Amino acid sequence: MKNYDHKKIEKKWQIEWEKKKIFKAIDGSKKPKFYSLIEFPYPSGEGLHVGHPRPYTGMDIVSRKRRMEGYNVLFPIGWDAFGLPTENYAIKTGKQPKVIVKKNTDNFTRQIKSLGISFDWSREINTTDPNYYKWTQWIFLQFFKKGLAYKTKSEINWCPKDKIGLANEEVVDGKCERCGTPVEKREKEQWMLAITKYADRLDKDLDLVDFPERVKSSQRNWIGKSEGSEIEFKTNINRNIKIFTTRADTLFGVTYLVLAPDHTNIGEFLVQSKNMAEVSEYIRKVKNKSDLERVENKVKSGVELKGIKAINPANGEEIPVWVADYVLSHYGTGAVMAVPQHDIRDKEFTEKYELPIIDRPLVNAKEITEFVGGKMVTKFKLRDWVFSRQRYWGEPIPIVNCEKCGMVPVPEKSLPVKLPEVKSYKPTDNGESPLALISKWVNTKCPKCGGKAKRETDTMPNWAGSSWYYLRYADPKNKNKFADPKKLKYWTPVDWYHGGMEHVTLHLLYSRFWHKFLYDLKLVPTAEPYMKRTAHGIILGEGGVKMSKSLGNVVNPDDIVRTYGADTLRIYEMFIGPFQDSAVWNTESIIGPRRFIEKVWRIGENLEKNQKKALSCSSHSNLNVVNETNIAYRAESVSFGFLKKLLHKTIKKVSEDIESMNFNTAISSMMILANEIEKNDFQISISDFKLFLQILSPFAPHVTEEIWQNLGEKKSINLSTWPEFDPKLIIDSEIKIAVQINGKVRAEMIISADQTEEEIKSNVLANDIVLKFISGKEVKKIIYVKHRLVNIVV
RNA sequence: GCCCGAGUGGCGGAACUGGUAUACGCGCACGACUUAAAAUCGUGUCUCGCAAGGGAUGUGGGUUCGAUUCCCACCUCGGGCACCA
Repeated sequence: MKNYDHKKIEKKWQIEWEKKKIFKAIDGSKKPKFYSLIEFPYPSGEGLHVGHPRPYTGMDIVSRKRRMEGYNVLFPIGWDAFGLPTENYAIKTGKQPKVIVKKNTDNFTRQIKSLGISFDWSREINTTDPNYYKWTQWIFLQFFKKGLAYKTKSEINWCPKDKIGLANEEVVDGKCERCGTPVEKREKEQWMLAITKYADRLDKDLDLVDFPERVKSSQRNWIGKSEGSEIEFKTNINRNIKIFTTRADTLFGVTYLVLAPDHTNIGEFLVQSKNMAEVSEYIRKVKNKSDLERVENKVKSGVELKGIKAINPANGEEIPVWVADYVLSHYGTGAVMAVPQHDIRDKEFTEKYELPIIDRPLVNAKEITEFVGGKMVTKFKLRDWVFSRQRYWGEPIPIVNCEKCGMVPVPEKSLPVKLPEVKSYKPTDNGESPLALISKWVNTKCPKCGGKAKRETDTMPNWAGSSWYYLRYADPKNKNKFADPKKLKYWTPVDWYHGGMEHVTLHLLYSRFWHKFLYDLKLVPTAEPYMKRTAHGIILGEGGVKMSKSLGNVVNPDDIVRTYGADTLRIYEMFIGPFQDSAVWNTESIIGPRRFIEKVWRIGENLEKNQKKALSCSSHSNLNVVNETNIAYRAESVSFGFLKKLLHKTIKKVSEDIESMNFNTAISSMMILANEIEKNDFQISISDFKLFLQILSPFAPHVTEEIWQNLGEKKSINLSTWPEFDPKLIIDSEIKIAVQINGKVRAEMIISADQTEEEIKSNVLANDIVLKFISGKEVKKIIYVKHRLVNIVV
């Protein structure tokens, strides 16, 4: 008798599957395709964390099931390897980023392979590979050619510690998302991507896809669509003020107007005001405020532009004009009408400066807008995407600055613009990329006129490479195109994209934006990249706190795989709680899934033993004959019929639960089945047990493959067909129902499925316990819920 | 402040569309096997009560024959957004 040796078994099948290319996605196969995708990891130096296997195993279960259902499955993996941690490590150690990346991806590869995830490794990609980022640069140039990538001098969020410009999305509470340093403002020439041009479609097309509501709402929230009116107010200085409001219906209640301190026309109002010195001092003070100060201190401040009056177009009343920093210049028109009666911000401001409040009737917003000559407009909170970083470890922006020709795109044949090797990766204090110091690389010829020119030294943000990687998987080695249109047509869109909640606003929005842009260029076949998106919660350390190096509570999956095996780890991570919620790691509980696997192993051993016994007693050597003999013999046993029924119910439950990602309840139902098989003295046929192995195989692929082949199968369990339940077997002929009196359970009864309601009711009324409870009382009503319960109301 | 999500044994959690709350797993206790231990198997494990029976799904109310599930108010925790007019 062999013991369950997870180390031997897991290694053996991982090698075997790889050798036989079981998980290879076949281009243009006649089978229906299924593209399942997980967010590709950032290969950090710390290696895999127990949080990684959860999404991978979840999608692996779906992918393995799809293969067994007859789909040609694309389930790829790659590395999102540009980024700050690697660069910072390079600065510290002086090692080349690409060397660090190689080491980290090798480690990640070893770790992921030890988990038995059915990735198609032949399609592995890496965003830092010049053959990959050539196409990231190429797509950037398409944006540039369409005028959607542009350079502008703008105030950017500057992290003084990381020495890097941040996108708005990377600033959290006025601090750098990565290091927590308060963000400063700096004026800098920046590359921008015009995502706002796609705002409306990014919002509207969410209707086309199957994303969870919480994902859709956070995207919608971020895009921030709102409909309102633009209305012009005349002033006494012959210069109108255009405001944006969603509450034109309150126009009669306006008591003053407010301009943002950095309003485009602020200068004209300033010079004509009677308190110019006071106003310019206020504006200067506000400009120096950091984002953090703005966010932390929400007490409103402002100053009146004395001598300037605006006219309310609705009633001709004269109202004052203020400058206040509670109004944002970048949203709407940078000016608002204040209605303290209906807006808490205006109310707070009014109270602070003791301004009047007037009470006026509301009117129809659309009618009043038309009446005063305004127009209905749609505005978005979404702002254009700051696309430059002053860093080394990113894709160089493929632009050459020529004195004569201006900004010239690098011709396609000269792509990729490769990162040069440098001595120091340290960013400079003046806000320039370290690339700017490499004059040999910077100084070049203009591709247009051949004259002296300089390369753009900014690099792209981390989000660039991950905005289109799912397309490259369709054709990862293509040298002439980012992917062959035929292959894109076959594989895309992604059928099911699974990832973390932390990426549902930024990454998901950015990649949808790139995809839509490529769709407009007719380079991809669908308007949306991902048909279905799901998200999981994170794994927390013991005690419900975040796992971190500083707390010393990080669990390394290598240790778990070594001690308990990959199958146990997989089942544990799927069993730990609802997949979409966060879960608390508890090493003590891992033993449960391990025991379950050992139990399945024991069942396999017992059946194998019986098979051999039968074989030696029998003159037949054909296994199938032996199985049939077993069935004939066992058919007489009551347990045998019971287990067969339970098996089919379990097949149904597991099949459904995988689709809804209720992996924990799927495992629970398989545990129940295994418990019952053992309790009922293994009264299950080998062919039925094999069905059980099949539905368990996506969860625990190694041990099930081993038992499967020990029981005489020659082909991989991965190549078998997903079992279907027999509808006849999931119906019970006898059902236990509850008997309630006034809603309280008093007894149980066994009924047969074909009994009529009348029969059941009269049986219930004859029941001893029931008689005891209803004696001397009047039966008012009897409620029967089919195959559930009878409730007697007295 | 606003918008989501959640609150069930010692712990992780289950419960279909309003229909037997606490499945499954961990832990714990006892028993079997063993020279012994581990492993495994069996039994028990919400709570009060000797029992009959009563009480429990964050709190208080409501609808209903019947509520973890629906409605109202409140409390707590987690996540997102945060001066967007």
